[in-house]
Amino acid sequence: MAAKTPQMKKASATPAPRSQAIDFPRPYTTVDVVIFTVLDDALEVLLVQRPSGTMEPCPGQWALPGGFVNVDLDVDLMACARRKLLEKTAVSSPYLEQLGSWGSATRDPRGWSATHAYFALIPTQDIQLAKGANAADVAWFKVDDLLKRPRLAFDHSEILQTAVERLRSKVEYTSLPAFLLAEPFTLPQLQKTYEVVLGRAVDKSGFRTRMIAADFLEEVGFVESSSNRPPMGYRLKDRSAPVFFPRTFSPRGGD
Amino acid sequence: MAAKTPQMKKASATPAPRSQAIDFPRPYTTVDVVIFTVLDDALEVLLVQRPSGTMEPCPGQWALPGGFVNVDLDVDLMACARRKLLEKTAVSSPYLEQLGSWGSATRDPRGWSATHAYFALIPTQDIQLAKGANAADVAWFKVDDLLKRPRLAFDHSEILQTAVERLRSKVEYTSLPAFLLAEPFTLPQLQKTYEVVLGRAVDKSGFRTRMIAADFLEEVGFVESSSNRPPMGYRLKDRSAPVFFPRTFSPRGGD
DNA sequence: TTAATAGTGTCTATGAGACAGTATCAA
DNA sequence: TTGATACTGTCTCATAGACACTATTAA
Repeated sequence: MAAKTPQMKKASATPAPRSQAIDFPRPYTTVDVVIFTVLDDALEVLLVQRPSGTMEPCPGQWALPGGFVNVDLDVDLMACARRKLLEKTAVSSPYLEQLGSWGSATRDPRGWSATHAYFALIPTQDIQLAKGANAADVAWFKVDDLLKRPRLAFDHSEILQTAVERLRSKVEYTSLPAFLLAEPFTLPQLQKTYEVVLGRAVDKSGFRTRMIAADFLEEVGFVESSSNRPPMGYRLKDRSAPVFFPRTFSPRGGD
Repeated sequence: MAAKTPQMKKASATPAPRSQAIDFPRPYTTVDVVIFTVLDDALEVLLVQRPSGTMEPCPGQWALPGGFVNVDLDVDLMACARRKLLEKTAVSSPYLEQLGSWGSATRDPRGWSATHAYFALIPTQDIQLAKGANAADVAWFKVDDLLKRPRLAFDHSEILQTAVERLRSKVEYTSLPAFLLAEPFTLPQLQKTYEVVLGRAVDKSGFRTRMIAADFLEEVGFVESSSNRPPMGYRLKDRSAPVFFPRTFSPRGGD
């Protein structure tokens, strides 16, 4: 384990031996998680309220859940993101994807910092909010509202915007929305989820053809419903990764 | 970015003030750049050889150009990547895109470290290698060879593989290869570049139609050539960003 | 029978792939 | 005229979008 080296020590005027290059001042390293779900026919994101009355920056403001990498607890960045998620939602194995990183001298008033942002998709059913040790409050917010009036702490509004763009973009050609539903789900439910995320209607017949052709769903028996024809229930054949629908620029026969 | 309570503080009975949370051990923060070009009809990547005979890890191995974020020189991560690129190639404004980040307790023997990886596309013509202060040597390598026998320092083979996948994937539906050519370039040259990156032939007629329809090229006069019909020269209308070709899942009329 | 939702059939326009053809230069 | 490369026209077929149709349940 890395010993606690003097982090803010400046490089000496004469070039130090290379083995001491690691004595440069180090930026803070954090991980933030953009946690999405679909609730009440709207895309929502989980935020935590920063504490008031302490020495911490952005008191009282809403922010993405996250925090410093703990070199003792976290074996890698993904594990750190998973820990943050678990602390806030008690969801242990959601869809989790790296979004990007944001680092600069000014994004955190405490000094040069870099955050590794992840985004997660969790089914509404699994939600069970837990107030973290350092979070005054935890709540779901409608993404559309947040995009209209960006008021998050630090550069989190920018991170959120990037996450939404990435999600909306990938939804066009992947099976990602399936990770927003608890299994078993029906094709109409899945279609509704696509429509909520995309913000527009989708043709039913084409949607069904496309989903079946992508061959990532498994029939799991009819689901009872009230007063109509019962729909087929499905689950994912492989929950570890989404499926990509065909792109352009490919030769006729093969892929 | 909610800070946790001081995890590394030894057994203090009363919780320390939150403002001391930043005294946690910090991971190293580095930036690495995957620099691509097309040379001799092959996709190549720039590598630097790590010094031998010092206390640094991976002596003598080839690695991606990169290094520690310098909190005094670099205003943000992108600026740091730009600096690394400039130090090695003297190219100042290439196409530069964030690739992702890799961080873990074990990827660097010196301790917990996180690197922010970028990838750059530069025209062959602009190449002018410069030996950096910390690089015993700098050279271009064929990507296909490196993917077959991954022997790079740290986890750089993994980063390279991700970069190549990202590049090949985006080439299918963007104008990225245009950033690998010096202006003015011709459509046959551009097509060749697409074919080199994709590793397969592309139909001429369809290619031309697609490029013209994307409306990102500007005619700049015929280019002289030897003993045949002179081709039209083009340059990019906007060098700041690539163009995306149409995707699927979109309604008839609009976009 | 009706209401409601699940699911299917079918027509058509678009557009990409394949490939044959024409254009323009130098020798 | 020939060879070489630049560029264009055209046929065809797969498919996505649009929308009307049938299926299956409960009341």
